[in-house]
Amino acid sequence: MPARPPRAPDASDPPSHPLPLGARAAKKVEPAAPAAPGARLAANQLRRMRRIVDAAVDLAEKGGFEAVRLRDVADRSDVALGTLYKYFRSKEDILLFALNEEMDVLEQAMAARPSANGTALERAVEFFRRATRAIARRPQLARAMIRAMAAGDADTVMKLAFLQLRIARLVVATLRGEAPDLAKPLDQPAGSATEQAIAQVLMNVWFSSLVGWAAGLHPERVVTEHIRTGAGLILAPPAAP
Amino acid sequence: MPARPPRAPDASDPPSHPLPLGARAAKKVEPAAPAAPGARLAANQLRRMRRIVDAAVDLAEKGGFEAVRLRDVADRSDVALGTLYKYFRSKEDILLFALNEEMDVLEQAMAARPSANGTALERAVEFFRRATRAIARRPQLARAMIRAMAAGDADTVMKLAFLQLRIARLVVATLRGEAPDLAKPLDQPAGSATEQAIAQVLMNVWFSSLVGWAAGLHPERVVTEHIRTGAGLILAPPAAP
DNA sequence: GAGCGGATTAGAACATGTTTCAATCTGGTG
DNA sequence: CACCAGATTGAAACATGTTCTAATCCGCTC
Repeated sequence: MPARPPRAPDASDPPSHPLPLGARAAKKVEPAAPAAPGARLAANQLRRMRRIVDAAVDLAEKGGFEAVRLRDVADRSDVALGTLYKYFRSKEDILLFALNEEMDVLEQAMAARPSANGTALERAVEFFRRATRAIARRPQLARAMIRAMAAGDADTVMKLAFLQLRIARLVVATLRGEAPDLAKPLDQPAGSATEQAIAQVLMNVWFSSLVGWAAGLHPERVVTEHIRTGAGLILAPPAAP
Repeated sequence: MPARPPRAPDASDPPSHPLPLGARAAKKVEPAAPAAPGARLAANQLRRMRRIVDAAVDLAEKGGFEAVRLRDVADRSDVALGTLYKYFRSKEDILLFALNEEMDVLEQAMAARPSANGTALERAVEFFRRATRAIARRPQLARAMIRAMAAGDADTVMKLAFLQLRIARLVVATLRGEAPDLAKPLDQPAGSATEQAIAQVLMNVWFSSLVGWAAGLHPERVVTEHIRTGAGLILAPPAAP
């Protein structure tokens, strides 16, 4: 990644994206009040941003990380390269933004239809199986997103930390067979210490295995197997009859 | 990573590095027979390669992945850029080669002084604690290597698979309190299915947590804690008195 | 409608990974 | 020693992420 010597931060730097863009499929943004004063970005700016993200995702779906050439993204979204960099700090930033949007979808799905059947073990395995399925449906996109996680700059880090907390919340809820409380602040995690530890380990196993899958080391099925193995070791005491 | 459209493989492509280079600190390569016929590379070629790797590691120690500018590496190792690419396929390739050398060191240490004290749980935690310590001693280098793992091309993949198998061998040996059998081929892993599963899970937890550490999400101590948590959940049945 | 300030654009410029090429060097052979 | 094949060099060229700049546009206020 060619990078000049780091630059002093500037008031006009791209934001850290606290802003949701509305579902990707949504063709129209609700008109609402035309340019509310508190709104951080005007409606046409939101539309621009959405075009950028959509173009990047399209390209990533086809050819993975490398296929997302920012000049192409800019062309496809009818935006100048400079503008693109006004919205996003880097290529990775765009892909992580899209990943966050996927997370929104998953959270909504879990809140709407929490898994409540079977044992905690079964629920956990099923949760990760579904999540893996959703990811593996667009392998190139997933690879691109996973690769974007490896950037390692300070900005990426905070986004990953958030993602991790969001997933942990879902896993803990799944272990308990409850719906996740999406309103509760992330820095005040739910669940007992043990539940959090279990969630942590399962997430770690999942992430590692996903990385292996993304690299081509093993097929999707193995990811689920790893989770089953890990969850079995943790949640099914060997002395159980 | 700027990459032209993929090129057809060529007989003069860089090797997949089955060759060990001798310890990094070794200032001299044993003269031995001057240019043995079977040797894949002449002695001065080995020296060139070593200079390249050393230069890359030096730079990575100071400034991480981005500080390894290949023009600098070429300059410092008194080698033309083109020659560098004759030995290594990419920047990542150099760093992964260095990582493999680190693995050699770890393997030798474990073979020479296997941990045999305490319970399997204690041994496993201690193993990962030491490995984490060794890695965290040079944070920038570690970050660079971890980032190099994310490249995702087919070549990287096989190297990562090998690394994984080598670490798994050490973990299984540690669980058993034995010395690892470095002679045994990697595709014929030691240990029972359960032992392999445990090793797998612990490695996954370790890797994930290392990535988090490398990204700056948490300090070294937390890596060890994650391992302790995971190993505790797996190896210390909750019903134990 | 005129003017202003910020957003946008087109395009150049820069940094760095990667490739290519002609010239030169090197080590071994006759 | 003369010579050849392959390795190496030095330098240029290319691709793509990222930054910069001058000109233009847009939406708002007066």
